[in-house]
Amino acid sequence: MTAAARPYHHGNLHRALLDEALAMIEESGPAALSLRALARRLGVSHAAPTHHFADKAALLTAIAAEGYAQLADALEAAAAPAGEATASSASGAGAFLELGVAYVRFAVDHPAHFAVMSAPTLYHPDEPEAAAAGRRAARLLYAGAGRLAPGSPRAVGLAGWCLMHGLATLWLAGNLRDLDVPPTDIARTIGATAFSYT
Amino acid sequence: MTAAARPYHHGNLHRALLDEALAMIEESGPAALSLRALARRLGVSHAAPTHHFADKAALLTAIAAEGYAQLADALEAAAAPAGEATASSASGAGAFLELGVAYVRFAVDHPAHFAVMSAPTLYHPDEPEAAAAGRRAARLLYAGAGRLAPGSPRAVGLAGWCLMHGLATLWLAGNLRDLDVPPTDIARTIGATAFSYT
DNA sequence: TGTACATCAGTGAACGCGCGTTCACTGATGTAC
DNA sequence: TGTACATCAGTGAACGCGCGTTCACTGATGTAC
Repeated sequence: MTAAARPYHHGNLHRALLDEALAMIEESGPAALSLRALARRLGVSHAAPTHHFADKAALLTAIAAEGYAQLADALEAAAAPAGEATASSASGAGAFLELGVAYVRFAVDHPAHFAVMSAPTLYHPDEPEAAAAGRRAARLLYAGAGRLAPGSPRAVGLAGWCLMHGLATLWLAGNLRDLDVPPTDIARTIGATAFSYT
Repeated sequence: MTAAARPYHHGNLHRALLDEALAMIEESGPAALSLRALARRLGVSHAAPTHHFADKAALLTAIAAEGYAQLADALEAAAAPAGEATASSASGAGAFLELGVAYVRFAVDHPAHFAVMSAPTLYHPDEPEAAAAGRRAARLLYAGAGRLAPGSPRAVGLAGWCLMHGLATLWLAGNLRDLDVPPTDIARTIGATAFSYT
């Protein structure tokens, strides 16, 4: 328990930089992130991060790529739940609603990832890995819309995206705090309200 | 045309500060706004703005208040058009859709106001004037929802708000650029798609 | 098993910059008499 | 109509701070032989 001499090498600075950056973004948003403050919080010299990320945009790009991958995973899991046979949400409408709920849950549970993903001017959205993960998430969304409304998957997919993105954004900005209802419950309510053609 | 000696007093620095700040926010977002850069762009000493706004939060609060007032005006105009008798949108659904279209049009036409309004951590949302304007806008929105669905004005109002807020946010972030359709047209499409119970 | 050496990860000092804030000041305006 | 004076709006120098970037360096690791 005595303060052991801090080892020269950090061990896993790459991952630590990402995690601490996420914590800082959660506190003050992606625009306010400073690499020097990040290094300070990790107890590392301020020049150390450049060995892992060339600059702030590179770090945020890694976070965005990770976020899109996690979002796509979450949508995938919502679209094809493990106990599929027992699930009552086999209908197109029910499945599409679950996609929306998963989207909102991801945003609320990973606000820093979501904030970075929503600010494409701060990173490099065309970086291959980030772009591919984003496309995968979009594909899952529109596939769900296609199962609900085979005739107009694009309009329905876009409407669903806007609806849930708006909810997530308003919630995270604190605009819905006085509702005192968990955001995933709100997602079910407004999802059922808007897409009530059974 | 010869450079006249610049007068000591600016004339209307208060308004000029707001307008130039809006232009800068449109370029780089509210978080990146610097009072020194603002003064520089107006050709005024960097200490001059403090005579009009105590600090950055005060300036952004004024912008948010102005934005909410303009949004409320736009919603009011959409709810009660001048040539009411001739308008075909007398039905509750049509009128509610027009509210949504007005919301999106405001966001697209006043991106800087909208960006500030959406970032309540950067200003003082409880400042009386800003808060009152915000309440007026909310009242107009829920009144429109009540005319469409008297039984569930809150759920319908919230769903409409999320839908149009999501569209505006995604559009402004550049996520819908490849659609190549004016955002107000998208608003009509997804509004009709989501709220298709005639 | 042992040694030499290349490579990688992190240090700490230095740089120039833009920021917000403070302060004593000065020029312009408007009002009281 | 004219003067005195309070008030307001803007100046410019100074401060201390945190930032990103660069650089020569050093400690640790892993691999070739």
